[in-house]
Amino acid sequence: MKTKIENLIREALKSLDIQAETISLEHPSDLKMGDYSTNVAMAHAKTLKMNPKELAQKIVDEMSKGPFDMVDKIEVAGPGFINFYLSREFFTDSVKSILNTGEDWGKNELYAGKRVILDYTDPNPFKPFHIGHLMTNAIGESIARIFEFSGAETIRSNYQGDVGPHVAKAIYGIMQDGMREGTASEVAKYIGDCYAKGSGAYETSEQAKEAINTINKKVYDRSDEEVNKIYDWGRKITLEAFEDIYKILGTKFVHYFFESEMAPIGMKIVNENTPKIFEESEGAVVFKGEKYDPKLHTRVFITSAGIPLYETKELGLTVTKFEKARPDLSLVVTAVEQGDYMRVVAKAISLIYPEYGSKMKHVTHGMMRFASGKMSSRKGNVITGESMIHDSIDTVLEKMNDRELGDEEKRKISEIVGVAGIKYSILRSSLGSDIIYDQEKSTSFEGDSGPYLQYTAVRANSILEKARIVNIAADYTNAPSDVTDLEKKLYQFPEVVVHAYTELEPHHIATYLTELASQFNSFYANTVVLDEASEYSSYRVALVSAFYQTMKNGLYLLGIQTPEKM
RNA sequence: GCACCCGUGGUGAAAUGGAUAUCACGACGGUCUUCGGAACCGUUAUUCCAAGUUCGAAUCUUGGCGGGUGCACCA
Repeated sequence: MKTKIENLIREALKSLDIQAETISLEHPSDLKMGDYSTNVAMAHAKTLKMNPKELAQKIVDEMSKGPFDMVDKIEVAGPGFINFYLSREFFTDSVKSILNTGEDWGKNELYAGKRVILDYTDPNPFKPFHIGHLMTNAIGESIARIFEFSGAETIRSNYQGDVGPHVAKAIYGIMQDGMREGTASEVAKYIGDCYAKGSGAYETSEQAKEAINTINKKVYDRSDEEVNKIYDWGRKITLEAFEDIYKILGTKFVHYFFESEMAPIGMKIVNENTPKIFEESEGAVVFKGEKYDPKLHTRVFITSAGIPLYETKELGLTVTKFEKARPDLSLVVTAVEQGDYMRVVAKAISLIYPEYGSKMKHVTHGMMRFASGKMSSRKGNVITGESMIHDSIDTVLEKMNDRELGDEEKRKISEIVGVAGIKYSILRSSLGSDIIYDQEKSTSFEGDSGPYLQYTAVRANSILEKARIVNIAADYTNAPSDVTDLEKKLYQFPEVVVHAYTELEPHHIATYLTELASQFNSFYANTVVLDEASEYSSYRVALVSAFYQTMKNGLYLLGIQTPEKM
């Protein structure tokens, strides 16, 4: 429809002898001002030395000459906008096409035939899954799904630090208190505590520091049986605990990369390109970014002791990803604090591999903070990503107490709803800004929350179920002449997906869904859908069904499941 | 000090250079419980400062102010 109107405008301009490169066509913020609006008259009024309103009227007159369907009226408004009001036929048609495309409703072909590898989450074995990982995961998963909706083949990958000082600190802690049994989650939590303990000892005791450094070396060369035993055990069980979390969150990774594997690959590349790209300085091997771009800086790749740093491993990782997946785009999602250093690494990579340079993209996001005075979890501990998920689920479970559902059903639903609360809180904001997480609000379920969207979908689903029972089938042949605001919102979904895709900003979808839900709830409050006396019941069932499908697809793009009941 | 990100009602957010800046929470007032009230309707209040570009600026440019993050052997 959009291109149709654009062509209409273009032809009118042509016959008026006006040159227009691009035509801006948008949805007015207020539904009363039409469904589409263009500013071409204002944009060209000056060069033509005409009053914008008069020019707009001329364009409208020109367009009114030819026949066009699906448009009820075209009007000049405000300072010279031209507003298009679409016809009932158009909206009925869009409901029809939503029902026909189903799960594919909202998809586009902008990245069809191409492959993208997305790297996100990146937690470290032996350390807790913290809230930053949760945030990166929610964003990465949503972006992956947005790419899927744009036709891309997506490959999800996860990069994890299984060697380095943090591992040695955890092992040191475990050596004090011993290995323990329990579920993966329980043991991972214990190992996290051991890490904190080792980390503290490293700062306060020279003796401990030395012991940890020794363990660090032993982890690399696997020369000590006790260390090996603890390492293998701890690595395995913490990774298992992560898998449990991914399952709850709804992410499935195809590739897992580990720092231990990337280090030698990166080392080789750095050595091969020294002194051409890297150079020695104070005993270390560095890359002087400022030589190529004043906004970059110098970074150490290999320490004076010969140990590869994160930069080198990242280099190995990037090259490995390109060789393994042959992607058209390699996207990495992390918090902003990695921004500057990634730019330096990316520069080094593009000097060595010019063909990769244009195919790398780094998406950064802000930090998660807490509403004041709520820094600890329900049980009074430091909040980890995992405890946040479980707190949220527990809160939902309590709220579902009076529902007439089985215990197992309640448990499943509260998991879906609890996760939705967190994900929505993260994805409603634009990526650049920090987010304030407030558990009360994210599970309060009233307006502007994930559970609110789910609840709205559930209400719609409930009508659809009743419709089946009373035997009113969806049908769009007989629609009431008045077009509801809900319908005016529904057809815009694919455009919202495109917008989110072009900007790589999931919040556009979150914002749209909240507006859509609000329109549906108003419709719900004002209209009896299953009214056997009304000739429009069948159409309204179709409309509810179209809404349900749109909400479901939209929530999917945010990585949120739609429960059938709640 | 330099670089990057950010600054919108009391609070949290939205707004491809467009119309009266939108949504939610809160507060206040209402619907009275029909297909799920975890809902709906109404009232309330906002673009950090200054200059510039433009027919038109929350948005672009410059200069301030405020916050976050990063800048040599952590990841």
